Amino acid sequence: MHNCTSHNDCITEALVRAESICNDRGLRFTDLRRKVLELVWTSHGPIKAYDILDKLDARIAAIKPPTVYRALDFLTENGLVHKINSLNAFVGCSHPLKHSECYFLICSDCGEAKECCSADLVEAIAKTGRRNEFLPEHITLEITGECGDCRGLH
Amino acid sequence: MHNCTSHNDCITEALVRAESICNDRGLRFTDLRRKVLELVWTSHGPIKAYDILDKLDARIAAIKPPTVYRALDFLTENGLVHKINSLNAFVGCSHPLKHSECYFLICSDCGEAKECCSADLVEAIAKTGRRNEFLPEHITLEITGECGDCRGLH
DNA sequence: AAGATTATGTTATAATATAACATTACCGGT
DNA sequence: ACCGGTAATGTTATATTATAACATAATCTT
Ligand SMILES: [Zn+2]
Ligand SMILES: [Zn+2]
Ligand SMILES: [Zn+2]
Ligand SMILES: [Zn+2]
Repeated sequence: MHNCTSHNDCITEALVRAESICNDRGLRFTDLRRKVLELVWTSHGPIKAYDILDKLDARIAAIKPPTVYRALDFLTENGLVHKINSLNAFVGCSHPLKHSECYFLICSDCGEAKECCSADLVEAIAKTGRRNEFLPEHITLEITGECGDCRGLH
Repeated sequence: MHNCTSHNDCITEALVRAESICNDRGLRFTDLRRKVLELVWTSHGPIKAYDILDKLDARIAAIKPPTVYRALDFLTENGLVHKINSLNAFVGCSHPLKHSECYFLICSDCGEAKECCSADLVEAIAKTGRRNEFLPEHITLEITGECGDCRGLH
């Protein structure tokens, strides 16, 4: 489903990156936030808040929903995690720095949610905004369908 | 918030259109489905499932959630209603026939959800799909921000 | 150290959605 | 009109997702 060469490295890198971003911005990358982000990346695909809760519970015990949601809010607000509304799930942002707007290609077969950016899309959306005198603040673009792997293209 | 000249006409037209579409396709436009669609259009903006439930309750009594959700499923599957995932709300489709894909400009101020279509956007999304060997089936595009009216442009 | 601020813990509950099974309405063929 | 199949709705219960409200603890500022 995901084709990173070493998934452990992939998680570690995400955590290091997140820590450095938080430091740069004067944000507190607490233990809890780190653990939640780690779980999001460990899943390496959309993960649900209550699944994070269960996994945290196994490690810490007696974690309650608000704790998880608050950590997810923090991570989402700071661009380290995205919420996928059509799945009620969360996924780590693969490029939290050069981050204009992110889109997702979500395979209904294997569940992969591939994050992508496209200048064309950004421009088309901006144009739609201008044409409608609308000032965009946040964009949710989730494209479900079937990925190449699942259609046997390789 | 909405600028139709006569909101009653607007509702009536939507219902007539829906009935005719259902007839053409051999679908049953039952009383319940009609009432739910009517409530969706009466709100003329995103409305929540449980608000529909409350309003139906006042008219029929003892309506339960599955009843509403089933009607909404029917309407959504047949393109008469769209679900706006980022709001957990439903809105009537303004052009259920010439219906390729619909996008929403959602004003965080006044709550209006303006449906729009854009060839550029469709093409940009198709291109993103091709580039990623991804076969799109359903697109969720919800742009939140501020509409012209709320920014005092008129 | 005192006071302000931010983060987390805790309890309870709100809001959204579906599973599973019973009943009713509708449709087509006889 | 009757039968039998299918589709729609009713009903009960429960699952899933998310937040309000208030208490405590950790951290930062002065
Ligand atoms: Zn991203
Ligand atoms: Zn796939
Ligand atoms: Zn539409
Ligand atoms: Zn507005």
